[in-house]
Amino acid sequence: MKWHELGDMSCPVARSLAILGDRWTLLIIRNAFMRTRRFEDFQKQLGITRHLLSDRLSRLVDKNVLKKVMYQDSPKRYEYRLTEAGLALYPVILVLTQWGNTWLDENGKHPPLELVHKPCGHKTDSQLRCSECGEALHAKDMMPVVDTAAQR
Amino acid sequence: MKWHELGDMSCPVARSLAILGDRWTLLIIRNAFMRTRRFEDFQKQLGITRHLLSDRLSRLVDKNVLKKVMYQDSPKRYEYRLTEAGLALYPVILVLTQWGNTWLDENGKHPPLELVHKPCGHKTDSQLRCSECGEALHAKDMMPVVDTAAQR
DNA sequence: CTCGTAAGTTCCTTTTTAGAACCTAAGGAG
DNA sequence: CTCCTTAGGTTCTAAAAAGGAACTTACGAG
Repeated sequence: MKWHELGDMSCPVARSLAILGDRWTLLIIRNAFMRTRRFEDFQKQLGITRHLLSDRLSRLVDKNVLKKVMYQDSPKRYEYRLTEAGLALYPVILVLTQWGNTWLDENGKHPPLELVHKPCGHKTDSQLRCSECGEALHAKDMMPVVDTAAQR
Repeated sequence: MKWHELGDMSCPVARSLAILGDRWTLLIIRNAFMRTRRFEDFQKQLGITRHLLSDRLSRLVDKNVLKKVMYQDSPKRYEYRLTEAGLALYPVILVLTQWGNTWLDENGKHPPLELVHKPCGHKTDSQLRCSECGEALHAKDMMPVVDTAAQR
């Protein structure tokens, strides 16, 4: 199977990965959440080649994850900002942060990146909870159902 | 920057993506959560080339996300199962599912994949909540802190 | 006129991936 | 015994993607 064919699969994970599933895209989005907006800044911070950065940013704009916003008229300059769909990726960044903190520090050489939840002032470990009953969600408790009735 | 160098970065997202950030790895893990365990089954279900599947499975075993378990003695046959670290990736799969359902159905042609939370019996939209105060987490409320004191 | 800046684009090399064929070890049918 | 099947890979070649460095364009400052 070729990669671009994944975007049409019925599995939402496959569709998500058709956009996000490469070496750089989620790092670009991580930096976007840290308020990086300009081509040069992404390039310097990530060490990505200019070629690839250009390609990935274009794709993210095309897929409505980022939008180009003009910030200077002459010469015209644009910066990249997260759209609503892009902002909705925050949980992805957060769960990857927590997984990396928890499981990828074999030598204990990386200080954990803690996240303070400003409204309550505490260091937080995010938890995925059921929107209906509020309990923490675990793989074994979940049953997938294809909701054909909801298809428009 | 070369890809393998990412594994040593202090950012936990970069370390996570050094393992998970390619076209196939998270799809392999998605299928592992759907109880796929054998080489042939992964290959048929994903349409991945055998070469790449072999490479990715080896890497996941090496990184302690999957483990090889012998299920037949003669000839020796092994299957791949999620380790504790692998099971801890469920939130990643879940948030990618929800993002794909919500944002990647431009033509309304994909029926959403609903998830029923068996303990409460309802279709659920998972929410990320603060472990300390229980409120839903949003990017703008989070402040990263490098906890050097916790470094061993 | 030259320098600097932002946002790319071009060119060439190296690395990965795709796709198909081949290998190995054991078990069973004829 | 010989042939076929199964599971789990490995090998080969061609195509695609990524890396790295230099070049472009459009302006403004000195």
